[in-house]
Amino acid sequence: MAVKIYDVAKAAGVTSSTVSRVFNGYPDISEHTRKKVYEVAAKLGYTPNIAARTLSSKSLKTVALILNDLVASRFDGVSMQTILGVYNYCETHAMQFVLYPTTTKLQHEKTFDQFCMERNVAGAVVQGLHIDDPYIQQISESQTPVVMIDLEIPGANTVSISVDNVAAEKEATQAILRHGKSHPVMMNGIPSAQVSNLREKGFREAIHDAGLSLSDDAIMYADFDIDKAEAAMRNALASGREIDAVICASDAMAMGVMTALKAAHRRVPEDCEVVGFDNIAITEYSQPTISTIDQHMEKIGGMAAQLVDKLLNGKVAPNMRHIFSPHKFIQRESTGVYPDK
Amino acid sequence: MAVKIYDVAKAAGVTSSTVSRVFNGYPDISEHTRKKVYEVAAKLGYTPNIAARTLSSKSLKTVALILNDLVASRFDGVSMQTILGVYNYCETHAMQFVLYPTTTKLQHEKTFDQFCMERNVAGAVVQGLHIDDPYIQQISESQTPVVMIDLEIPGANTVSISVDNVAAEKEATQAILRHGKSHPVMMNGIPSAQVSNLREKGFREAIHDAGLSLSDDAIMYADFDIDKAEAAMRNALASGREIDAVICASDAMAMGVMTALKAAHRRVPEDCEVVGFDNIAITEYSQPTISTIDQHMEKIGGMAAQLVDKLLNGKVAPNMRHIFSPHKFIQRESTGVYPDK
DNA sequence: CTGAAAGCGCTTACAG
DNA sequence: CTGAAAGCGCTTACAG
Repeated sequence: MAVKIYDVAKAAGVTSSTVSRVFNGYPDISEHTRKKVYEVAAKLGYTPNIAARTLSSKSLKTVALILNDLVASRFDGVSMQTILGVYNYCETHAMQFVLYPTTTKLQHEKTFDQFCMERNVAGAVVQGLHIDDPYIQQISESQTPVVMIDLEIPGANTVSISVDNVAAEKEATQAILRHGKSHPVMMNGIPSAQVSNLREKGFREAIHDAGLSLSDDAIMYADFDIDKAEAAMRNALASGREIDAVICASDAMAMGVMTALKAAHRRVPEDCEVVGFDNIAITEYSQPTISTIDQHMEKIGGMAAQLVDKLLNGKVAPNMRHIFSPHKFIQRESTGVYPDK
Repeated sequence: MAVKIYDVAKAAGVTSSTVSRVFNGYPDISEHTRKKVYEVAAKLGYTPNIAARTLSSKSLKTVALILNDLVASRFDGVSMQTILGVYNYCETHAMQFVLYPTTTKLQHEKTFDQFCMERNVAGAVVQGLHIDDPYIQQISESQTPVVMIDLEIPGANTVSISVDNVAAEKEATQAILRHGKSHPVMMNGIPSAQVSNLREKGFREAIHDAGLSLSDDAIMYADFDIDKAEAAMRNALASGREIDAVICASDAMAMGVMTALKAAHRRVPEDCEVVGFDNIAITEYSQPTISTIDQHMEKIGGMAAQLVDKLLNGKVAPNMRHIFSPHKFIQRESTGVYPDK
């Protein structure tokens, strides 16, 4: 049924070796046969079989995108963006792409190296790992280069990429302080996500630099979940303590917080400002619109793929452990900024 | 580096043929050697190489999930759910999974059959195609079985799956008519998506059955886009014609419609009811919450994968052209239903 | 510039 | 119940 390299070779009057060479862009091929081969291949509709190529070749690189359950939230399209970023880089750089949606549970059934072996994975980008996932250690010890999104781990073949979470959250906090708010709290994500810790650090730094102090209950944890965030915020408000700003480690949690504020008849931003993180679509359409930090996940995906490409070619300085991708603090109505539509 | 079948065979004192047989679940293997092989394989951390398997085997099936750009909206996690549905079915049924995020443009560079050849795709599930995509004809004429999500096309090896869009939209429309609304309009999606036509049909049927008639401008098209929907709704309201309900072909458009209503100081649901489609996360959290139709995309993904499995095994009746997956009309505040939280 | 040949890591009739 | 051998569709030293 399918047309194979042999068919093309025969029709072009050459060997399969030659056809292979022109398809792999070898330089020493006569212009004449190159043209002929392409012509015949196009007419026959030939496409090289990928399984055969990966089996016989050392140079066909496949990069895997490993998405752990941490990112599979129903709430946003974030992980879809990562997929597109990585895919597009691979597509335009002659690398194979393979997606592996895993879970902490699945990680116990198959080690990272086993996964890489079975699929001939040359390098991987990994997103959504908790800091206590079994994969972490396996990745550090693995030979295969991996680029971690949002999580720094040790390992000679490992580089991580993320926005500067500390700086970003600090920037956001400073903004609300500048607006005259002096009793901010933070709604943080699950502690086993490294970004939670970094964002908390940025929050604390801004508070500290401003000469303010934080009560013990100023940091709440709501696992990046909208309902948990709402519940936590309701409790906080019910306790009667003074709160005039909430820095949230995700937009979903910011939504939950706003619901709780509304229920308590607190006006946003007049009585209490709110900032999220991620810049998911709804932040532009909620009422009020939500200030947040844009991460541009598709770009991060692309950069990550490029990094594994560089890692594969030894083009990453050995002391490079982490790359910061650009972020942007976007102010909207929830921090008192009303852009004219 | 990697451990291969030969290593296991040697360590277990058998041939690679035997190892292959136990790993493929052949029945005629002595209990003793089966155990031994598994034991050795586990100790060595052996996993069969997939490229080698797909190259040499007729029975290793790989199913591709082809996601076209139509579904890559930033607004929701819908396509992520499809991915998980298909992936999980494959994972638990010994089939290989491969994701191909394509675009109408990419479809011109590589035919459907070429894609299937190069990746040894035995069957595919396809989502997000426009009715004028080049893939449509190629799929109809292709030998490889495909399950289309949300789009019926001809073809002997083709089955489609979707919710009953006509019935669903009819049901929603009837509900708002029952609430006493008599000037409904529809905010429809891009006409090149089949679901748009079906949902419109359901809407029209409900109107017709109720003995009402529709003006020419009762159906608007906003390409599933929130901003376009808002703009279209603003225009409609500005025109001064009477509107007391808006049936939308997607939740995103429902959001846009609600924004326009709010800007015109029309209360939802008192002055105008709104219905969306998809049940994306925000519908539960917008204010008011949005009535909508739940599709359960992850389930559809799973059913679709199962269908290609059946297609592959000739277990689908030849006259079966389409499967309806269950949907559920969920009433919320935007149609006057206030569930106690 | 191009061929002949070995090899990638499996699977599967074919024998026994 | 298990081996020996051919084959899946490519790539790539090795010659020439």
